[in-house]
Amino acid sequence: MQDHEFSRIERAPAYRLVYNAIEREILTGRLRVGSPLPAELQLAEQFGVNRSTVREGIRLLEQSGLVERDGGKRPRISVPHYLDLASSASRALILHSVTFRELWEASMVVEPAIAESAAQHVNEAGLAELTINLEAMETMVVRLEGGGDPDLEAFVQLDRTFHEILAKVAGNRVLALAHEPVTSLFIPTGQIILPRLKTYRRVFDAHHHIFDCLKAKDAAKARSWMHKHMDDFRRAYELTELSLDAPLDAVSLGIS
Amino acid sequence: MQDHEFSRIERAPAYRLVYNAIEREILTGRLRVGSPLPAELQLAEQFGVNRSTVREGIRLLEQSGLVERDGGKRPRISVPHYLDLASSASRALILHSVTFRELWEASMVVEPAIAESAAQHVNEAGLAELTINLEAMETMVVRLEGGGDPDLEAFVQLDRTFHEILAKVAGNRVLALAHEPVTSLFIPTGQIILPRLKTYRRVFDAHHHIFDCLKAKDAAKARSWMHKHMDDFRRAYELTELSLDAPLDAVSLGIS
DNA sequence: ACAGTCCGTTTGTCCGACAATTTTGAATAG
DNA sequence: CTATTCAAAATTGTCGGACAAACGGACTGT
Repeated sequence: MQDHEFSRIERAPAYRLVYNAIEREILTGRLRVGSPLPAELQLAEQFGVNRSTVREGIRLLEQSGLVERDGGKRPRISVPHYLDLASSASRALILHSVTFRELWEASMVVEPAIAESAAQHVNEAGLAELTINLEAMETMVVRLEGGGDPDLEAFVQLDRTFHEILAKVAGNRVLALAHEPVTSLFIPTGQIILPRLKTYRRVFDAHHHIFDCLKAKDAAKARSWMHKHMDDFRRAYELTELSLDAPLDAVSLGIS
Repeated sequence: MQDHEFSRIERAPAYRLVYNAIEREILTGRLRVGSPLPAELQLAEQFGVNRSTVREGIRLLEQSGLVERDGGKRPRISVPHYLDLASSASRALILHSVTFRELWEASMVVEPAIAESAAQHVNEAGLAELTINLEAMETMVVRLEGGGDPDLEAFVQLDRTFHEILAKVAGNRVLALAHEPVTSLFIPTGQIILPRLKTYRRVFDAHHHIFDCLKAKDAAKARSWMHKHMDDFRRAYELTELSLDAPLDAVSLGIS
């Protein structure tokens, strides 16, 4: 019989208050990025808490990327890198049993947009990076077609790198963020597909077509080739008779 | 003249080793999600370090979402929520001076896809949620057109909620992840646009059209209305004479 | 200008302690 | 036997102090 709803009482531990306070100082610019954090004892004195408590607060800052420690030196204030956070999010997606279908749908949306933007913004340096990547992959494909032993992990790594270079070239950090789960989760499904269907050259060809579009600055064509390339993943996955809606297994992706 | 490359020497502090060890136990399933973390003293004994050191390691786990504390109770092992990590990433984007153009380009890609998927998967409960949201917004628009005092924050919040409901209804967690910066950064630019151009009803109308498409399960139309809706943001932003390529300012977005 | 040395500061780690709260387990009532 | 109650044990959050190792900076001698 309660006739009044009390707002939930929150008794945050002191170390979290320390975290909040310092986070605020950083976000509002009173503590400048790049400068060293004040000494622990000084902070303890200012906050009126013990040094151990301050240290626990600093650990929170450290894990959230707002503070970087470099050896035994004074920790420095830094800006968290969004791609690090994105890869944590990808790991979380795996733990939440994300499905192949979800990843595929997202890749069909994000990657073509990245290819399009990359075609518009690509420069010599980007093309050079892509060339190196393509040559490495071609070497590997030729070796495999000669009956070589497949090094799946290395192949998938080259595949990922190709798409990462594209995302970098596209020059859109929000799209790069959206694209992170695609490289770290979707493309590694190749580890399941490739050995069963031997589609190595098909992947290489797709990359090469996209590369040509970039060189020709043909954004529309780049988009459409990438679209086809992503859809190939689904078709191949279906041929393996795995369910699109079954949760992906971290182990079989070689993600630990 | 160095003929041998030494691998970089890494001297991680003990608390980080503790973090790594426990993280591993969780990811490999030896520590089950939902169960309480072993007592600090027990961990300290097992790892052969002091309890303070263990505690610092636990703070790292806490911030990365692998451990959840609930009051003074035993911290429990949990799965990090990807949306929390995404909102950290959004904050990082702001600190990295992300531009309106980047957010807009991403929104033009992600939001129409979400609308399309939402139209395919929407159910009664989702429509009900959207109805409540729309009614609240209509009330506010009518009040504003009657000369009422604009509560920008509340309006933007309703706008965000509409898009968040859509993302939830779409049922794709990877797209939801990609869409997070759109709600937490892009839509709040309305705080800049709305008071200058008074486009309240225009926003409401767009939402209503999208809602109708969902009710009719017309995915293609939902996509196209959302596309138009997002592009409206750019057109409005350009009319304010702000540069699309200038970094967004956290303060003016009401993000602290 | 440069290398080496000394010294105060700071971080990383350990030890011990205690209040507040939670968990456990045993005693008790129904 | 089950449910409740209650005291004891365990656990977390915080404090205080201590010390080795590494760092930073000033000083010195060349």
